[in-house]
Amino acid sequence: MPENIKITLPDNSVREFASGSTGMDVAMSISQGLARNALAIEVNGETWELNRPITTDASVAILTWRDQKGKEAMWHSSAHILAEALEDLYPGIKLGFGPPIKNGFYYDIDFGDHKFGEADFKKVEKKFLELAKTAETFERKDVSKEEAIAHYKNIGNEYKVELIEGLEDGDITFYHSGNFVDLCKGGHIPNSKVIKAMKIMNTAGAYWRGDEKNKMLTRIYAVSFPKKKELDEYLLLLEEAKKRDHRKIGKELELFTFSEKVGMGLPLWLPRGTRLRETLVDFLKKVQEKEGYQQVVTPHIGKKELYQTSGHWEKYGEDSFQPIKTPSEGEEFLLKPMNCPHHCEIYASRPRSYKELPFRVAEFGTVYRYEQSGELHGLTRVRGFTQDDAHIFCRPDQVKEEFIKVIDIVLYIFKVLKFENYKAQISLRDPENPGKYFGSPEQWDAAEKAIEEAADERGLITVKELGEAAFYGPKLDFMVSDALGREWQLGTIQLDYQLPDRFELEFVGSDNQKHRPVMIHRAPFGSLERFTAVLIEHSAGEFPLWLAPSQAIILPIAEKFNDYVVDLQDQFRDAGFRVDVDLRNEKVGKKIREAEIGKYPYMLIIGEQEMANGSVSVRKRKEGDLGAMSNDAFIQYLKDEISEMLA
RNA sequence: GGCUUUGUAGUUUAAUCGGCAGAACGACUGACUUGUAAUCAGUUGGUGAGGGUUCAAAUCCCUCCGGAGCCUCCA
Repeated sequence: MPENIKITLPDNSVREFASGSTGMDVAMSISQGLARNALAIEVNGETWELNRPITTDASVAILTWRDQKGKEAMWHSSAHILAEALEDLYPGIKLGFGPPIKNGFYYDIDFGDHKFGEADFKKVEKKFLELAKTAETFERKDVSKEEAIAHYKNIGNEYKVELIEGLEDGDITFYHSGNFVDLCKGGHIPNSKVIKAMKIMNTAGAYWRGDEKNKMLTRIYAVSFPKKKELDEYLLLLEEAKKRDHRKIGKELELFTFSEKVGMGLPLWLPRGTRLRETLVDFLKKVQEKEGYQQVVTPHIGKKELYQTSGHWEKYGEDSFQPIKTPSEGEEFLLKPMNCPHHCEIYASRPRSYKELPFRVAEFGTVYRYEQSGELHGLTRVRGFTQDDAHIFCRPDQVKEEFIKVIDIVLYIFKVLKFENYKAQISLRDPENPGKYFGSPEQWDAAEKAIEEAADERGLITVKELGEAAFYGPKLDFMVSDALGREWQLGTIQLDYQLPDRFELEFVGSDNQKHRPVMIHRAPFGSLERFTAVLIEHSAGEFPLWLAPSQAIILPIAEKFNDYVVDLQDQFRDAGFRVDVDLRNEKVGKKIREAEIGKYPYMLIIGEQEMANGSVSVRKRKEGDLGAMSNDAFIQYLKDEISEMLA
């Protein structure tokens, strides 16, 4: 007599089922429609096939194409079919990993001597769809470790053997679909025929198990969909996203450029980009002044000994730009890869009293880091960049309060710029690799706890990532995605008990004894380069009025108004606005078109009338003609709009 | 750094099998003197660099220098 099991649904209602009931049974009991659309079932957080018997009480959720996990079930199954197609077309290949990802799936393959490239895509896609159409089901089968290893030794796949060796006996399952067998822990759709469209997106080299020392396999990235139309829509979406690429817009709007002669990863900020950047700098400086920061300036190089003291030389010396030498004395200097050691020496320049802490030193500090050539990426990953850096030296009892104040600055910036989808990440040490870090476990515990408390206090929803800490301390990082969904770390707040030690920093306490300060490293933008890149992708180059490199452009309708228009430009400049003029001998329609493409927030059309009454005909970006207003009224209009944005 | 892929004028791009590098926009010159998303005409300018194969190379091969995607890395 089978016992009944209690199944908890997502709305927290509980239903009883006979033990051994399946996901399909659960779906059917809810509705026919749901059963028809069901792809898989989530059982206690794991994705299961709909035909897998459930024998214990469980919390479940039926997964459809509308759930990310439902998509992943389909993509996971698609990875199997892709592998089957590949084995069919290229006998003798060896399979590695083949998981679903955020947007599709991939399979890592050792193709032996065959060079798998774009020429192969069509053939594989065709085979894939043929196989999918045959309505393959995914059958789960328990295998012993011994059997599993024997199977893969037999077909000569050392990768899977290696994977299985790391698994527990009794915990190993194979999935059969059609003529294909794969080591797999499951999470499949019931039937391959629901997959109606598949496209191979690209290939890439990927080290086996992500280790640089291992062999490089060919990773095939692909997506699949239940409808052909959805694939088309997805491809369209990707194309739209590519239009927001900061590298494209940066070129179009003449914000920045790179030069092969100057060197890769070394951005050159053009005049318009520089205006944007300096506006950001001024904005943050104002915020920081209010918060009690003091600006400093330090040189771009420092003696090698400085970095030996800080520990950076030991950690990164080999993989950084190598020291430059003085010609006569042979002294060695490093291009500064960070500003903290310089700021430590500013702190140490005279004795400090507890009364002057927190001491907050800020610098828009340009640093140079050797990044592997393959890592460089537009403005988001470069070899020379400017951090909106500051270091807060404070008493241990001030840490939490100071940390929270920095969080508030980051959140204010995100609010003003409408970065709503950021992720707050607490970056902790890697417990399996303690040798990577300086300092005692006790200090690390304290630091990690302080960050968690500060984040809690501000109600931040955080994710914790092990192994992402800096070598000197844990961090709170703010991640924002670019147009294509790649996450970039922008703001960072880091807690550090190590550098004050290494630089022997001190303050005199109220007890007249010497104490060691704590250091907070923080950069709300992260770097101006990366921040600008993400800002461009978020705004598609349509910067808010206060930030726009040029806030308005004046368009005379004929050359005879040019002199007047230049005077008018001066008037607006005197009022504090960045205003361009278009004095070309072109029709106003063309000037408007190009100003729209140039993403000017406002266009001011000037002709006989406007010159006569001291007015401007205002046209707003993307909205069109706003009608005429007096010059003064327009200035006030701009001021009002800006103060509303920064409120 | 690695794998794959890619490099045509300032920009976007065309060139069937290896067979005269062609256009648009821009820039320059001139005409027109303009009222809310492209006025007309002319001129200018190019195969990333170097080597090889070939009667002939943008096209095939090699080296180097860039770009893109991913892997690794990221103080």
